[in-house]
Amino acid sequence: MHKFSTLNFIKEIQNTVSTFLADSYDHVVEPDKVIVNTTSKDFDGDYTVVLFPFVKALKKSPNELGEELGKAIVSSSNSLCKGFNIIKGFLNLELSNESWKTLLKHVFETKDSLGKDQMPEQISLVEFSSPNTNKPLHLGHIRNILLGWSCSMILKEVGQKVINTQIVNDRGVAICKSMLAWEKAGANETPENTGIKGDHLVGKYYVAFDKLFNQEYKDWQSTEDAQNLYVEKKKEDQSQEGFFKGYKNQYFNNQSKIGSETREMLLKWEDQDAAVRSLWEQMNAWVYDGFDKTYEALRVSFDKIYYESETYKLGKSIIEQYLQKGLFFKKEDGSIWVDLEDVGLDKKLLLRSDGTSVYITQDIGTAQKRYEDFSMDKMVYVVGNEQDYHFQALFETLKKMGASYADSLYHLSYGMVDLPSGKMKSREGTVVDADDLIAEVIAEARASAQEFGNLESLTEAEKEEIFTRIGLGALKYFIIKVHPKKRMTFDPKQSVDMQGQTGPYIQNAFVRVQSILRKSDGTNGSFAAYESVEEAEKQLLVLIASFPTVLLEAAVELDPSKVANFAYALAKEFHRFYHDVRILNAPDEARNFRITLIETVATILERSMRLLGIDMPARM
RNA sequence: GGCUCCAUAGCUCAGCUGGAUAGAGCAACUGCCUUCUAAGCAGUAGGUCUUAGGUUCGAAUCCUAAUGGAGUCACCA
Repeated sequence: MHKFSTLNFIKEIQNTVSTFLADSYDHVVEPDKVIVNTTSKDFDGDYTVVLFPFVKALKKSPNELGEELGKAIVSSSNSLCKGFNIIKGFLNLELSNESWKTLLKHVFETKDSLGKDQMPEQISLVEFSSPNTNKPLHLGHIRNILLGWSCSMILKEVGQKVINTQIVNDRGVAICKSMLAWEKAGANETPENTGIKGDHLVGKYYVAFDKLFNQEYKDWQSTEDAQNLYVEKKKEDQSQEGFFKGYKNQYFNNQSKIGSETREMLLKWEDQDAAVRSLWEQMNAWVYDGFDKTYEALRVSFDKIYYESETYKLGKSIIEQYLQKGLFFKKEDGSIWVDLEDVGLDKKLLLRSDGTSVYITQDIGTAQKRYEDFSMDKMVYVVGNEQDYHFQALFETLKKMGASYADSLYHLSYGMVDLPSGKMKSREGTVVDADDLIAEVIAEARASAQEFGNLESLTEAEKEEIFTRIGLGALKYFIIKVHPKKRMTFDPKQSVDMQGQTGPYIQNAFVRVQSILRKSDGTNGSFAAYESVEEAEKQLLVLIASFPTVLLEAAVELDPSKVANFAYALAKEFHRFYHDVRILNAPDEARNFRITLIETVATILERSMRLLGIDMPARM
């Protein structure tokens, strides 16, 4: 017979059931196929075994089988399980007072390490943020950054060696647009002489370029050439507006004056033209300075940054190399392609006819470079779901190339962020700027904290730190609680909300514990004689015991929202407990039990939130 | 049009490796601060889990189809 040897009750119950069925009925069920849930609150008990799957196979009544299983579990549990009841095919098990005390002792002693190192120590690269250098970071980047950071933290927690990385798209048409507009209309503006943050200044010229081009395009539309083209090429009933909207790219590439100036600049850049390179370096430096400030404000950091300007050539040479091997093919115009039709995709362009590189070109180079640098076991790309197809094509191309790391690549595809008014559109100025947003949530936290007035005794710097933690806590939690794959609506009003299922609500649970601990004078003795563990205390222990499982699931699925929802559930249970149960002035045994319990709760909450990139304040 | 993803309360989201009467928060309404921080707690109200079939002892969960929405199918990223 199987005997309970750990405090992982679910696992022990599963093992006991599996062993019992094998011994008594010669019926083989894998332990992890035995369904054990926490008992629903409408019934008596703590854990529940679902009997239906066995009832059918063994042709026994649920009550009969439940009776046998219940007895087997009680007798093999080393007094941890004291009784059971059977209702409609569910076997509800009731744990003994002793088991809760043993469990508390165990989770308290291991509270700092509970759930850690459950995965093999492998090297994972997590790529996130990966901005273009032509404009500042916005709300979309924030979701990306928070997801990437949190996945990185979670993987580290379960024992992986993680390297935070990004690929900065620092070259190409986009940055040339900003550069060109700055040359034309910049009046030598710099971050220093304007006081504008570097990335915002460059973004300003990106917008300026767009205006210049739109003006040029609009002027051209009324020329005879344009009108003739419209009449000649329009689809049936197509309005002039609709036609010219669709023609925009073609105009930019083939007719636009400012468009050809942009391409000229790009070619000069590739030819190492000194003036272009120097302007490029200067404007990128402004941008990086701005990005660094945003990352700092968000409290995230990177271990290794790759730049497209440094990897695109490697990509080109790899493609040339595999072209020679006959894996890729060249069209008459000189462009190079890979045929992915055998894996259900299309033909994909790898290199333009003029020899310049596209997105996938440098991606191939970057992947190779990363493998040379880190020999990673796993590579996670945090990139929005509008690029699903691109990553399929990239991964399939690398597989065709026989890259040894091709199977370890994973695209963490997340949904777009919408505003209540709909999609964010840069053209309509509805993009939510990252820096503005961060400042706003902190200001909101400051305003509420001042209303509460609990921080009077602190210095200004201490207060500011707390406002920042609360504001960022609200923002980050709001975004990360949603499953990554789902498209989400970002309501600015709700994001600064601090009541209910929010970051500050969870922080507040932690703060309440700290407040009690400060008043407890550190006195905390034995609770060996505590005889009546309360329902709320059991619930907290059940949740704490489930933390390792939640953590592992979050790591395997790369889903931080699991941790976020767990933290909320634990905080909610704590708030209820705090309200219902006296702690400091309870009888000694109860007081000791409860202080030990809430200290464990606080640690697990703090660890959970840290995995989401959220810091706990000691007061609020 | 092909392919991919999504659809749960008025709103924002959990639950989805099938299990008991589908859960939270926000918004609305009602209570609870001389007692460890009320950024809290308790309660009322709110649902044909988009629809139609199917598999199953059992379906929000799995399968098929339809509907609605999004993305993608660039010598953009």
